[in-house]
Amino acid sequence: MSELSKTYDPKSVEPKWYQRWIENDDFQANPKSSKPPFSIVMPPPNITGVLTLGHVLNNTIQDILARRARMQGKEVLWLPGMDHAGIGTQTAVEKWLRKNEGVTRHDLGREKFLERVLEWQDKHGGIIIQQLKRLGASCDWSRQRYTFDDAYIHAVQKVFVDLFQKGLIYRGRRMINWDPAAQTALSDEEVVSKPQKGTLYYVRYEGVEDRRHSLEVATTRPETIMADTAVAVHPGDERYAGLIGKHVWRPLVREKIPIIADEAIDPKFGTGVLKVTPAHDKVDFELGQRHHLPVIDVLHPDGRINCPALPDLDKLDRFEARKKAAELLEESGLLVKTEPYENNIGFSDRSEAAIEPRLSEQWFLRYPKTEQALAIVREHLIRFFPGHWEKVYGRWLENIQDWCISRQVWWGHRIPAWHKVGQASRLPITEDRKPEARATEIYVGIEPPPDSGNWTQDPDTLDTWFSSWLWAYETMDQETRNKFYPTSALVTGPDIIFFWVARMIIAGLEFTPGKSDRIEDNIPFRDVFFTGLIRDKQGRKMSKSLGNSPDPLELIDSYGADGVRFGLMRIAPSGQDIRFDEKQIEEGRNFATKLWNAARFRQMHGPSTRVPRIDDQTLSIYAVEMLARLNETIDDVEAAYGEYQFNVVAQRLYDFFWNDYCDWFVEAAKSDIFSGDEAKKNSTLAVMDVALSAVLRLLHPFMPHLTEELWSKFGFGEGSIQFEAPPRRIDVDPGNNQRQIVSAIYQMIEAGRNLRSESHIASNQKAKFVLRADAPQIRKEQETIARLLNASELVVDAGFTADAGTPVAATPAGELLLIAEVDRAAERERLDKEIAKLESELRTVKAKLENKSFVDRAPGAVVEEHRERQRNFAEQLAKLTQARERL
RNA sequence: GGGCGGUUAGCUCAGUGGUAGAGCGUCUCGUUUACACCGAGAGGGUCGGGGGUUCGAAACCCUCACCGCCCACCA
Repeated sequence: MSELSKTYDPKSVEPKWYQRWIENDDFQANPKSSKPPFSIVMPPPNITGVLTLGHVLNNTIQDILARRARMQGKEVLWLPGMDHAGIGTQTAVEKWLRKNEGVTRHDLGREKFLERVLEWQDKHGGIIIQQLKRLGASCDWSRQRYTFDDAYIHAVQKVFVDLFQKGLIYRGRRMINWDPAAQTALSDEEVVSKPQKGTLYYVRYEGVEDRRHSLEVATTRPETIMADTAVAVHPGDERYAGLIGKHVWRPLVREKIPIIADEAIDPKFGTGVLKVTPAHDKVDFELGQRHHLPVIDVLHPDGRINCPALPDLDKLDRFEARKKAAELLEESGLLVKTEPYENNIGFSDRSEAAIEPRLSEQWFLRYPKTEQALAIVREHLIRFFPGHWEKVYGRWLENIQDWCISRQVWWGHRIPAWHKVGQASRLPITEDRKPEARATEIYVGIEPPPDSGNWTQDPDTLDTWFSSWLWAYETMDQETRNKFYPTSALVTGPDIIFFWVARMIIAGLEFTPGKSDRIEDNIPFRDVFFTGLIRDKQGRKMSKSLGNSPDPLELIDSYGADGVRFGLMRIAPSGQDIRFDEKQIEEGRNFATKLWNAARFRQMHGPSTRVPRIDDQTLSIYAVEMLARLNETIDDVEAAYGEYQFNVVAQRLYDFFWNDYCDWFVEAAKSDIFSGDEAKKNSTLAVMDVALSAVLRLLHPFMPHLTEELWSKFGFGEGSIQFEAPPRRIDVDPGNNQRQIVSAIYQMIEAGRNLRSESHIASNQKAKFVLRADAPQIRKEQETIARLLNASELVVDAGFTADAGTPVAATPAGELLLIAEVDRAAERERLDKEIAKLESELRTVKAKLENKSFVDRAPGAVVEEHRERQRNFAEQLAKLTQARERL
């Protein structure tokens, strides 16, 4: 074994091992292997993405699962890749072009622009993959996939054609969510609603048939008045009963519009009169359909007003037009009043622009297999961790709407549909909306229609998620699928439960990529673990604009990848948001150093054994105790993995190693190591080897580089730690009696240290301690206890008489006295405090035992525990009181 | 409007029926031959409020408050 340097240096250790693992192809998955499979597909980060703490969290968890599975002897596939991210990438490249070259995509034209995107992608894209390697991610990089690989594009288009032929995809003119900034349609899931402070305008619409019967309408959108084609009231609203069927004059662009009645109107809102604007509101559109109202569109796709009849408003941005419209109404005396109003407005998830409901011809998917998708999660064929996400998933599927899958962006999978040139591809508004009505003019197929007529391809692209939903299997060839599909687990954020998780489940059920038709062979994954969201210390979301998002690479530079991984995992409660604090990462680094130094200590005292064994006969009681706690740790860790509680695993290992192993066992073991007794020393060193070997293996999934480094230095096992089996329980049985003795000794040591501190004896000053008890078990351990107390000597003497004023503490092993010059007044005060505390505890226990119900009803063991506690307290109290009296 | 989380020490969080915990921060002591990225000790909490169940509640039930998410076409 080569010598360990004084401090652990992640910068020299981590890259070295990562490179070696790659060179050895340690992460490569072999579909021909006879080992049981374990597989994960990485949620593909956007090609434009850079590593964030969210990625670190997510991928560390996947790496932990992958590495643990390798140790368990499984054939592991962790499949990495990237997402072309249609709107996101297009926006990023457009921004870049505008900034660097001052051109827009329209200046370049579609073809040129796409060339530029590809250029940009090769130059700036995929940084995140290199960054993931710094983290130690054990992905099979030879299988890296991209949603824009040729084969993948083909698969996406094939799925489109297939679903079209099944009648599940159709084209239709409907109200969709329009993003005026990105100028594309969006799915419902891509719209987030946020409360907005605005104004409610009360506008008068004058009566046509009778001037006196004018109506007041409350609206938040006066700029769309020109598109009103009716006003509506509730049929039961007595205020307006006589007016239904009559007409009012529409303001701004004056025209006669009918007063209609519809159940959808809430008489309690505003004045109970709704202006009906079928082109610019979803509810109004449906109302318009029911009442056969015309549709007038007064908005350009970019959100500017399109109304040449009203030059004051025409071409104005919709928000400016709103103010202007209010002014115009005011001038004409039709604005009755305004009041501040807050309502929910939909915003684009991507561009953050306010969404316009817009009537537009788009492609839609009627989701298949929704019932089945619901059932397999409800019946736990797919398990969610934490389980409460099942409800969120269920509610979405129960209220599922058709999916608008076409996008008017250029960067994306081109829709495999063809239009006959010369025929209008956009139909007039009044045309029947049923899809089959236009089946004749459109051809759907990956290749253009064979008749070589004037066909042009549909200009639209597909929603990015329409490609991601195939990720779980389109990334694998048939042989790989046979071995690794369905995947074992999916690790992702709950924010994409609808976007991705649910749709992948549906895709698996619909396209049955598995090796048989059985449902359990076709679901995309068995377990889904939802991570929390990382927030800053104040609980705010991490965001670029707030500047509160630390750069993970800087963290890795400062604390090492293993330190970052461990620190983050220790504070990541399952399923809850995580408050990030760099201090926690520092603790991870500190833990790595602690492990390093404990290993150094072991290494200083001689070579380790390849396969360490312990000798039952020579074990110290401290060793047995430590091994017993190691066994408990192994069990707890096993259980926590079963529930995906990574923070519990990390915390358990941290506690065991730092407290049980380092603070207690190693300190106690120094007696044996420095005793000069070779047999004792070797026995203790063997115990250390057993424990360290186990700890390294337990920690390896969390801290792969450091554990590999130490494993190789110690020479445990044949080769890499990566393929070593996790430790099993060690065969020791301390028995209750021995554990009690160790516990008594440890408590006695704590009491002694406390005495020393309270009596102001410096920690480096040797002091004499006396245990006033007849305790042969303790007498045997005198030397070790003295070491842990930093005592000049420890005397065990039941008949010891001390001077009045000698500091004394009651311990389970007996009275412990500190022999030193002391301040009697201070000692009196200390004893009074301790006595008061004991008395109060005794009172509590006594009261409980005097409660007949407790004694009768509580479990026997609990009652017995209380009795023993009472005896102990009483005994200790008597001794302390005696000592106090002597003072 | 509906649903789901959360509220425990100054901070970040464990703790699902039996003496309230950890780390960090604070204060005191310490460089005692693994580790100052360390060791030892101390202080610090009416477990968000109020009811209830129970011999016993931080935990189970009800209710309220506050914080955070998600869903929903009230203009």
